Amino acid sequence: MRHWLIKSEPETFSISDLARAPKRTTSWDGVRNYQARNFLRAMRCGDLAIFYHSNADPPAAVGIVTVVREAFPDVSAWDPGSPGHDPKASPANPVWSMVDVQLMEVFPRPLALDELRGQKSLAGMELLRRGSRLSVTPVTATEFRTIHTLAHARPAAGVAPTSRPAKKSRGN
DNA sequence: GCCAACGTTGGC
DNA sequence: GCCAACGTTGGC
Repeated sequence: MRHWLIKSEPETFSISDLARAPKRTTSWDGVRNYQARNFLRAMRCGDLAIFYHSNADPPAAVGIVTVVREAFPDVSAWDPGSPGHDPKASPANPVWSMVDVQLMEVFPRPLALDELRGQKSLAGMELLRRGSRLSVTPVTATEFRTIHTLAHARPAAGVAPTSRPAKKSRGN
C-alpha cells in the first residue's frame, strides 16, 4: 500500500465539503499537471492520502482519505464550461485523470504547516520543499504515520502560535 | 496583494 | 532544442 498527500484549497473544496458529500466520496478532478496526474494514475484502491488545505489560514493537514476508485478520465477537462477546461482533451483523448477518494477521518485538530516544518522526521517531505507546488505527491509510510500520530497528540509545548506577526503600520 | 518558484508555450 | 514571456501556485 502506498501513501500520498493531496492538496485542495478549502475555498474550492474543503474537507468539510467532503464530509458532507454522498458516501463521503468525491472524484478528485481538476489536476492539470502531468507529474501530479501520473501520481494519481499510480494510486491503488486502499491507498491512503493526507488531505491538505492549501491557500488556507493556516495551511494545514486536516485529515485522511482512501482511494476507492482507480484512475479514470477526468471529464471536466473537455467541458468548455469547466474552469479546468483543456482544449487538448476529448472523450477520445482524455489527457487528464482523476480518482475517487472517500473520507476516512477528519483530524481532531488541523496540523498547521508551521508544525509540520518543526518535525525533524518530516524534513524530507515534498510538501516542505521550497517552491514545492505539486498538488499530488507520494509520502513515505513513516511520514504518514508521523502526521497521523501528531494529529492525535496534544500540541507540543513551546510551539509558536501559527498567527503571523502584526504588520508594522506605515508612516510616522 | 506580493512575489518567488515553477511549468508551459511558442518564436526562432 | 533553446529560452524569454507568460500563467499558476501558494506561502506570507
